[in-house]
Order: sequence, then structure tokens, then C-alpha cells
Amino acid sequence: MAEVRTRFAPSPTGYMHIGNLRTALYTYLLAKKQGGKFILRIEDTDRERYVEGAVDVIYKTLRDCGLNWDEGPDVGGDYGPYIQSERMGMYKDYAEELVKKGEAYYCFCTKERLEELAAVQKASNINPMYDRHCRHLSQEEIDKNLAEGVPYVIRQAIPEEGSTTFHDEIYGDITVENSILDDQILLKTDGMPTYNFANVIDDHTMGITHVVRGNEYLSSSPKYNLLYKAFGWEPPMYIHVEHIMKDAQHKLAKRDGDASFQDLLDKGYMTEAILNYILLLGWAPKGENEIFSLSEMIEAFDLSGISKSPAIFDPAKLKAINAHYVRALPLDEFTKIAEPYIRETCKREDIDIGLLCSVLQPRCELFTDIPEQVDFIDKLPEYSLNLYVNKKMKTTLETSLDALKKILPVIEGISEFTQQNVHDELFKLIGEMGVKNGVVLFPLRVALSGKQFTPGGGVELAIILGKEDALSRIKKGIELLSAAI
RNA sequence: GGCCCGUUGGUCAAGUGGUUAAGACACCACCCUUUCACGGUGGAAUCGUGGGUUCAAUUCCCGCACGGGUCACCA
Repeated sequence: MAEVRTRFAPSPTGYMHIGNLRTALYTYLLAKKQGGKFILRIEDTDRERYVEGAVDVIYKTLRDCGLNWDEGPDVGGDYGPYIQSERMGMYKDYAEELVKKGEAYYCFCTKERLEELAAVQKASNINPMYDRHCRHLSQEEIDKNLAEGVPYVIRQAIPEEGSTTFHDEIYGDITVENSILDDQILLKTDGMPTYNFANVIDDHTMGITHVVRGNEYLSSSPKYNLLYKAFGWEPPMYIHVEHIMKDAQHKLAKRDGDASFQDLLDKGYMTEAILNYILLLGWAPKGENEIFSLSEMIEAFDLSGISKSPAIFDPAKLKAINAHYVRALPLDEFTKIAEPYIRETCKREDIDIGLLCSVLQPRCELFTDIPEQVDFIDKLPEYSLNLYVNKKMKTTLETSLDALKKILPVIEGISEFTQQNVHDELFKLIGEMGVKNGVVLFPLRVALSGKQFTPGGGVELAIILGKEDALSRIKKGIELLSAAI
């Protein structure tokens, strides 16, 4: 079997939708799984939509994700150029070849006539389709128009009868009647190919064997097949993938705020987690494992796992996967990434970042949550005394006050303020008091942080804050509780 | 509207002509614990609907409903 060649062919919009990224991922995996080539082609035939710097967004996203291409605009290859606008010369020739074969024809219809036609069809409840007015023009008329420089397009001559079947690897054989297929435009008035035409030419001339693309192309695939047939070419294998939805009836769209790779990055998700999650959105592994590195994905990926129905994007699951990756990070790496987030709200220089990170990591799902988690360190927030009351711990305002009063001299008495010493002394106190750990440690944690949830327990917080600050916060707690009781 | 595609717990989903219908996330309970989290154990929760075929249908066929896609000189 010939070498597998797949391609990712985005148009440069400056925005990488995660649905597109997922398509790129599947395309990449499909090629790599079979030791084939993954090709990047930029489809920029729409000049009006050109966005400065958009190609770089594509490069950067793909590279960050590790989806490195074997051939492409910047790395070259034997099938270039890899930017559609640089391949302009060839499309016209191919279109004219089709005209000669009788598989396509010149159309001189004006925009006005087309609009009128569409209006009439719509009014009479007929499906809007080109009426093939120019399909039967005499050669004299055609030559005359051409000679006079009348603007024209080239349209595909769809067979007037019969049906067309194409095969999709996910959906199987799909058959449609030719009578419902429009004589679509192949070459525009400006000489540029339409997407549908350029795609076929490019895929064929680049030797693409498998086409992975969004489900929206399912309906136009018969026309693609007819085009391949008209040229006498072998069509590629088609793999159509369903959309990623925001909910049951809406696709995940730009305005939803988390539709692009960059949006997700901005929200604090890790690249590996995003890639891992989108892999699972529309593809199911054979085993029970759901966590995959890129190389593991290549190993595990197969077409049979691709879903036929749309998948709803679930931020909760993404977050869970992200948490998995955060926890799997070596501590020093976690620290490196977490520090800037910590510094957003915690400016104190005298704290032990290493200790803070070691307790923070298991409680961190998203890096962007960190600023809020550590904001109590610089300044004790105002807090509700209700925090001291915990049914399960059996703590009340009274027991908390009592505990804090007993903790105070113990902390004061520790000369070498280390985690070990603080731990030992407090547990000695707990032993003397004959109570459960929580009765002492729970109020301590509250007094030190003023928060319900904290990175670490009372001992760790005391060390992070330092003896002096810890003492003043305990005193503050005693003061508040005394006043309330 | 025509045509095409789809429909298994709240979400992602595996799977089968006879199964206790996997697993993950979320949820609930309990355990562990220095709170929360992490970890562990357990729980609740699913085959859209109506017909047919069959000894047997979630699985095969048809209709219906619902959802999506598409019908551009956009890609």
C-alpha cells in the first residue's frame, strides 16, 4: 500500500477553533499511526478575509501542541507550494481541461440574472439551483463572449441523471441523486478557484490519501467524487468528523469565549490537557485509560473509535483532565509555572514558595485559580466567624476561642520556627487537651487564613506566614471571638 | 422546505440478536485525613418513540419525533 499522506488545510483566520484543532489532531494521528506524512496547507483563496499574522497563529498552535508537519509552507516538501494562493496558475488549466472533456462549461450569467433566478425559485418554492442556462450555449456564442471579454465562471457539469455514491470511513456508503446536485462554480470570475475545486486539485496533486474534515462537507462530497471521476482520478479516503457543540443545538462558537485554543490557554488550561480532552471529544479509546500523551495517542488511535454524533464540550471534564496533568507535574516544574500566578496576589518576599507550592499542587486544578487561593497571605481578609463552626469537627465559637488561647503561648514559645517543631508542639498540646486534632487545628487554620478552603493545613500555613504574622493573626482571632461570645 | 447524517445515564461514551448494558467527568454517601483537596470504597442514573422481523431486540427493518449539517463567484 502506498504511503499514507494526510493534510490539515486551515484558512488563516487568526483564530484556531478547537474543532479545527481536533481535526488537525486526528489528521496527524492518522498519518503517524501508519508511519505516513502529515502535511500543512494554507487555504487562503479568499482574499477578502485575509488576516495579518494569521498564518503564524496556525504555526504556533500546531507546534505548541506537538503536531509537527512533514511538509508545509515553511518546511517545504516535494509537492509545493503549500499555500493555495501561490498555486494559482494550475487551477485554471485544470478547469479548462474539464471544459474540454465536457465535464465543465463556461457560464456568462451575470450576478443580476442569478439573483433574479434565485428569487423566482424561492418564490415558487423550488430549491435554489443554477438553471444550467449556459450549459447548452453554442460554441459560437461561447467563442464570441470569450473574445469580447465577457466575464465568466467555469461550472461543473453534473450528470443529469443517475446517482452518485461515495464512501466515508465513518459513515459508510452515502448515495444521493444527481438531480439535486448543483452545477457548482469551479473557477470564479477573478480566475480564483472556489474552495471546493481547489481542494480537489490540491489533494490530488499533493498525493493526499486520507481526508479528515468537518461534517459540513458531507453534503458536498458527492460533487467532489464527481470531480475526481471527471478527471479520472482516484478519490481519497474520507473521514468526516462531527462538530463540537456548546449544547445540544448550538455549535461551539467564537462568542462562547472558550471555542479557541487560545481562549482555553488564557483560562489556564495546559496544552497537554486541552489536546487530551479534545481527543476524547468524538473519539473513544478501546481500553479504560483516558489519559494520553501525544505518542500514546498515536499508538492508540484508530478510525473505529470516531463518533458519528456531535459531542458537547464539557468544561468540567476538561478541568478534571487538567487537574490530572497539574498533579502529575514534578514539583519544581509546578513551582516554576505557579509562581507568577502566586505573585499576582501574594507579593511577600519572605515566604517559602517551595513549601507553599508543595501544599498548593494537590489542591490546584487550574493555574488561574491560584491568585484567589493565596490572596490571604499578604493580608488577612475580613472573615465570618461562622467559619469556626464545623459540625463534623465538633468545633464551636467557644471551643475555637479556647483552642486559640492555648495555641498562642505554644507558638510564642517556639524559638526555632520550623515545620517539624510547630507540628510537634501543637500535637503535644492536642495530647494534653485530650481532644481530636481538628478541634485545635481547624480554628488555627481559620484564624491564619480567614478562608474556608486553604492550600495546606494550620501547621503549613503558620510556617508560610512566619511566626510573627501567625501570632498576630491568632490574636486577632481571639479578639474577634471574645467580642462575639 | 429538499437532500444528507445522527439519537445509550446530566456530559463524554463502550458494547451486544439472549450481558448484572463497561469506563471517565459531574453528583451523593462513607472511609482516610490537619479543613478543602488528593486517595479509597460504595451509590443513584441510560438504550428517543411507534410498529414490524425473531423464541428473543438497545442491537436488524420501516415510520415518527427530536437534533445537527447542507443547499454562495465563503472556506
